[in-house]
Amino acid sequence: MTTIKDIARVAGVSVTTVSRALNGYSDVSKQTRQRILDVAKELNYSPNTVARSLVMKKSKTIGLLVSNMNREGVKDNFTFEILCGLNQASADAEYDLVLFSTTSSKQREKTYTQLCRERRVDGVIIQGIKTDDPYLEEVLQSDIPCVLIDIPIESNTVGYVTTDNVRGAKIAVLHLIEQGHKNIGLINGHSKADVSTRRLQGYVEALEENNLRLKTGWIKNGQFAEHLAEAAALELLTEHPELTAIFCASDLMALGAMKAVGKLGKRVPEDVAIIGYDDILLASYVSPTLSTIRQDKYRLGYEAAMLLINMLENQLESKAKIIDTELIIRESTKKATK
Amino acid sequence: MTTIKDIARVAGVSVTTVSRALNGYSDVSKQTRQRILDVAKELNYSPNTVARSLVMKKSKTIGLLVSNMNREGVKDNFTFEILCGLNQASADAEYDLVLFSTTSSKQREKTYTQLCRERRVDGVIIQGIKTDDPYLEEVLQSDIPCVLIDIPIESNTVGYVTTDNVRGAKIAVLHLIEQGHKNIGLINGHSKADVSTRRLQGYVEALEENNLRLKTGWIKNGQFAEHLAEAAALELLTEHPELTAIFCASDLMALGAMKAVGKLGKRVPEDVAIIGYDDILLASYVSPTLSTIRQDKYRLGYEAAMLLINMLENQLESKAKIIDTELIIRESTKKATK
DNA sequence: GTGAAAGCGCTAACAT
DNA sequence: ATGTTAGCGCTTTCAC
Repeated sequence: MTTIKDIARVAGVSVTTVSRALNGYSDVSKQTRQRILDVAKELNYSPNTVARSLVMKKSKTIGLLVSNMNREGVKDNFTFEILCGLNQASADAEYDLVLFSTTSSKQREKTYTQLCRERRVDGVIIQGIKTDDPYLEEVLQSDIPCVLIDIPIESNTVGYVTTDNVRGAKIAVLHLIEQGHKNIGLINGHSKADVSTRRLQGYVEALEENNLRLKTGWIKNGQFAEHLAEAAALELLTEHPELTAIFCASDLMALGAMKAVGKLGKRVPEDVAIIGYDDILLASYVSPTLSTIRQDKYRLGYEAAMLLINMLENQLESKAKIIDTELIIRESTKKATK
Repeated sequence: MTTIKDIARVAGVSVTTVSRALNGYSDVSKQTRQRILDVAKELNYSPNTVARSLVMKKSKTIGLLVSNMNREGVKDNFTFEILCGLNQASADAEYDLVLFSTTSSKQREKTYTQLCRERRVDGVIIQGIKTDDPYLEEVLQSDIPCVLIDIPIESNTVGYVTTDNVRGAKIAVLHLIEQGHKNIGLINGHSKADVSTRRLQGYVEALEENNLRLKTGWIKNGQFAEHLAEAAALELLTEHPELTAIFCASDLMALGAMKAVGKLGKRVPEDVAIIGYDDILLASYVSPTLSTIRQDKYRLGYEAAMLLINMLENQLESKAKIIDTELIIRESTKKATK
C-alpha cells in the first residue's frame, strides 16, 4: 500500500510537500505539484483516511442511530426513505454514513457517548427513538453534534428536523369534518412519541374549532402497529357505533382499521371513513385507496443530514427545520352518498 | 478526551500496561488490571478506534455499495430488507457498516479500489450492481474481500450470496402449468442482471419439461420497473391474445402487468393469471393478492454479512451461499373455473 | 509482570 | 517554496 512517504521518496521531496501538494495548498511550486501528482497516480496512491482522521480529529463521517433496522422493522419503508435522503445529502457533502446498530442486545451495554466517541463520528443523526429512551438524555448532555428526527429538542449541539404534526393531524380531521363527519375517532401511536402527542393535539383542535363532540372513549392507541390498530378499531367501532370516521396516526394503522371495518361487515368509506398519516407506498395500492397526510420522508432525511453538516461546518444559527405535509385525498374518505 | 496516557499517569503505570489490561491480555497482575479498569471508568474513557485501526490495519467496518438509495429507489423495500439483515449480522459480530454513496455524480470519479482503500474498510458488500458495471471487474482484480449479492462470481477474495433463481422461476411456471395454463408469457428484468438470465432459464426449463410451446414473442423485458412492465404486458397481451398467464420476474412488474390486464378489460386470474417474484409487502395487499416466489431478503443480507465476516476472520473454504425460495400461492393464480 | 521505544500514515507548526 | 520535527492514540516487539 502506497503512502505519502513512498511518493516523497520517488519524487525526491519531503512528505510535507507531498501532503501539501495533494491537499491543494498554494505554497507548492507548479512543477513540484505536478511531479507529485504524477508519482501518486503512478504508484496508485490512495490516502489513508484513518491516519488523517487521527491527526485532524475529524472523520467526515456521520453516525446513524435508527430504530427498526431489525427483522420486524421491515414492514414500513418509512425508515428506508429517510435513509435514502440521509445518504444522498451526505454523499453530496462527501460525508460517510456509519450505521450504529442499536438492535443487538449487547448494544445497550454502551452509552450513547461511548458509542459515538469510539467511532469518532463528527456528528450523529437519530431517528425512531422514543421520548423516554435513556439515550435522549445523554444526547443533550453530550457535546457531540446531533440532529434528531421527529423529536423537537434543541440545545447548543442538538438540532432537529420534523414536520408540523399538529397541523397535519388537524388538516386530516378537518377533511373528515368537511365530508360531513361529526363523530370522529382517533387511533394514535403511543405516548412515548412526540408526533403522537402533537397529532392528538391537532385532532382536538380541529374538533373544538368546529364545536364537535370529543370523547376520550373515541381515542385509542395502536402503537403504530397494524394488528394492534385493527384490534383498537374493532373495540372503537363496537363500543361506539356512533363513529362514522377514524383518523389513524399512521397508514399502517389505518390499514389495520380498514380490516376491522371489514370484519364488522361494514364498508369503507360508506359506513366508516378512514384517513391515515405518512402516505406509505401501500396507501395508494390498497382497496379502497387510503386518504392520508403525506410526509416527505426522503426530504426529512435529506434535511437532517444537511442540517447536521451545516452545524459541523459553519456555526449555525437555526438548528430546527420544519417540513411541510400535504393532504392526499383518496377513496377511503369519499363523501358518503346521502 | 481521555486517552490511555491519562489512565497510565493516574494509575501510575505505563501505557503498555494500560493497553494490555484494557485488551484483556493475561500478563497483567490482577490488582494492576483492576486499578486500571477503575481509573478508566472514573475518567470516563472511550478507546479511540481510529488510532487502533491505524496501527492494527483493521477497522472492523464493512463497506456497503448498494444501489437504489436515491429518491427513485424508495419504491421497493427490497434493498431495505437486505440492509436490515446486513445490519443485524454485523451488529452481532461487532462490525460497523459504512454506506458508500454511489448515487452522487462525483462518485464515479473514484475507482472501486480507491473508495474502499480510503475508508479502510475490512471488506465490502455489493448489492444491486449490474453485471456490466465497471466496478465489478475491479472487484475481481482487487484484493479487498468482498461479498456480492445476487451475482454468482467467486474468486480468492470474492464470495456471493444468492437464491436459486433457476429453480425459483421454474417453480413459478410449473405452478402456472399445474393450474392448466399452456401459453405462458414472461416479463423479465433486463439482460444485465444475473437473476434475469437465470429466471429465463427456469422459465424455459419448465416449459420444455412439459412439452409446452415456447415463443420468443412471449418474452419481454420490463427493466424491473412497474410502468415499463405494464407497457410490456399490454403489448404482450395484445399481440398474443393466446396467453392465459404471465410470469413476471419481480412483484413490482407483476403489479404493472395486473394493471395492464385491467386496462384491457380482462380480469386476474380469470382471464390472465399472474405470478410475480420477490414477495414484497405489496403482494399481499393488492387486489387480487399476488402469487409469487418469496425471497428471504433479510436473510440474504444476514448471510452476506456473515459470509464476509467469516472470510475476514477465518480462512473460509466455501465462499458461496444459496438461499431457499418458496412458492406463495395467492389469488392471482387461482385456477380458472372451467 | 511491567516499561521503554518504535511506528502506523498523516498534518501542522516552525524553521530555512 | 520546501524540509525538519513533533505528535495524533494506540499496539507491539524487545528488554528487564
